[in-house]
Amino acid sequence: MDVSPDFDVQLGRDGVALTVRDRELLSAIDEAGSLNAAADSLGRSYAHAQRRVVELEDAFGSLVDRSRGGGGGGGSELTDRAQELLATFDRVRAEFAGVAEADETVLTGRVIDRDGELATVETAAGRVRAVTPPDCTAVAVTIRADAVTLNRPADAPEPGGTSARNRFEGQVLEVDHGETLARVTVGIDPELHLTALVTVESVERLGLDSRAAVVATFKATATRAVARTES
Amino acid sequence: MDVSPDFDVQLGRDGVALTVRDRELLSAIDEAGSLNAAADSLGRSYAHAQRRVVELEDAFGSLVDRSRGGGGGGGSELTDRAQELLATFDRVRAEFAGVAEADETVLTGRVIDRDGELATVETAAGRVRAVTPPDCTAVAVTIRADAVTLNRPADAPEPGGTSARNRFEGQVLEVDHGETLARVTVGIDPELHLTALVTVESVERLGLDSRAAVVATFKATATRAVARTES
DNA sequence: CTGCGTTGTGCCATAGACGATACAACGCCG
DNA sequence: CGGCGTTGTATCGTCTATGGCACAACGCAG
Repeated sequence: MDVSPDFDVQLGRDGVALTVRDRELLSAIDEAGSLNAAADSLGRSYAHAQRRVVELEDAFGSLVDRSRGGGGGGGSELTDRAQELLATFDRVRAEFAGVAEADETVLTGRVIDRDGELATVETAAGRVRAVTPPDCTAVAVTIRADAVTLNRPADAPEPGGTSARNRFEGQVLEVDHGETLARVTVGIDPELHLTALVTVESVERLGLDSRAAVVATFKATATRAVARTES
Repeated sequence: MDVSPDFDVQLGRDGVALTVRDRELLSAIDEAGSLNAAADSLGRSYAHAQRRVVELEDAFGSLVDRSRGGGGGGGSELTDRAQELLATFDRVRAEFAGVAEADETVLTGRVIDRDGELATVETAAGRVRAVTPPDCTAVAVTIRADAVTLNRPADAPEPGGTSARNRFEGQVLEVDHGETLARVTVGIDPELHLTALVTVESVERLGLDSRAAVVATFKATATRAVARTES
C-alpha cells in the first residue's frame, strides 16, 4: 500500500509542546534580531508571536532576551538555552526523518518466548529477537534497513562475541545503487527478503554482487514487534 | 535539558493524513460493528465520524463496508485494506516510539569530507561517517544507543569485512541494568562516552563488567548529522 | 405495513488557534 | 523634549475542527 509515513516532532515540557512552528519563530527571532521583525518575516501576527514566546518561557525557562526602548527601539535575541533547544529539536527531527524515510522489512510470526520487554519471535525465516509489547503472541516484526549490518561470511562476528542478537545467512539478490547509498536485498529464504541500507563504498569493499554470500546481523534492541490482529 | 521528545504519526496519501485519531475511530468501528456505536463509545459525534470516514476513503480507497437497514438496522465492518492500514500505522508508530525513547550520544565536529549524502565528520573522539544534510560544515552527530553494537575485541569484525563503517575501541564505564535491557556506557576517550542499549543477556555473554575492553560499531546509514550553529 | 436501528446529510453552536488593530510603556537619540 | 521602533496587552474577527441536533433513506423483523 503506497502510503507515506509522516510525523510532527515536538519537544514537551510541563505540558507545553515546542512544535516546528515554534522552532521557526525562535529561529526567525535569532535572524531578525527582534520579535517584531521575526513575526513580520514569517507573515504572522506580532501579538500572537509575543504571547507564544511567553507561553514557551513559562514551560522552558528564559528563551528570548527582550528589551524595549533604546537604540533602534530595542530588540530581542535568543538565550543559550533557546539555542540549545533548537539544536535538540533539529537532532530529534533528523532522527525521525531517518525513520520515516527508511525502508523496512516486515515479518509476521508468533512469540515463543518472552522475557520482559524482549521476546523471541518464530517467523518463516527463523527466530528473531525483538522488543515486544506485553500480552501479545501474534506479532509483526519491523526491521529497518539502516539497522541491518552486512558482513562477509569469513569475517562475520561469532554469535557469542557480539551484541547483535539476530543473525541470518543469505545471498545478495539485488543491489539498488544510489549516489552514495545502496539498498541491498538479501535473500534469506525463498520466502524472505531482507533489505539493508549500506554505503556504496561498503558494497564495493564487501563485493556485494548478485548472489554473493553475506551474513546479515541486527540488534534486538533496534527491532520492534507490534501486536497483529489474527486474520 | 530535561525535555521529552514527542511525536504525532500520520500516514499520508493524496494530501489526506490518517492520524492517531482516525486510527482510534477505525479500531472502534472494528470492535463495535457499527459506525454509530463506535462514535458513541469514543464520545464523538456520529456526524463528524461519518464525514471523516468518507474523507479517508476518498484518499485511501474503501475502508469500511457499511450497510443500512436489515437485521439490527445494519452495521459496518472494516475492509482488508483498512486492517492493513491499521497494522502499518502501528508498525510505524512503534518505530517512532523507539526513537523517541532511545538514549543518544551527541558529538560535535566538522565535516572534512563529503560524498553526496554521506560525510566524514572529524570529532574529538575520531572520525565518524554519517548521513549529513548538504551545505554545512559545523555539525552535530547523533548516535542512537540502539544502533550501537558492542563486540568482544577478539571477535570484533575486521573493518574490511563489515558494512558497519564506524568503529571505536573503548572500555566499559558503567552498566545500567534494566530488567532485560541494559544501558552500557563505553568510554572511548576521556572526553567521550558512547551509550549502547543491549540486552542483559549480551552483557553477561560478553562479560561487560566495568573496565572490560569492547569494540563499539555502528553504521553510517544509522547515524545522522545536523547543521550546528557556530557559537 | 409499522417499528427500529442503522447510514447519510445538512445546519448551527462551540472552542481553540491565529491574524488585525489599537494603544500604552519604554528608552535612546537627535 | 519629542520622535522612533521596539515590547507588552487588550479586544475583536476569522478560520477550522468538532459536537449537537434534526431529518431523510434504508431494509429486515414482526
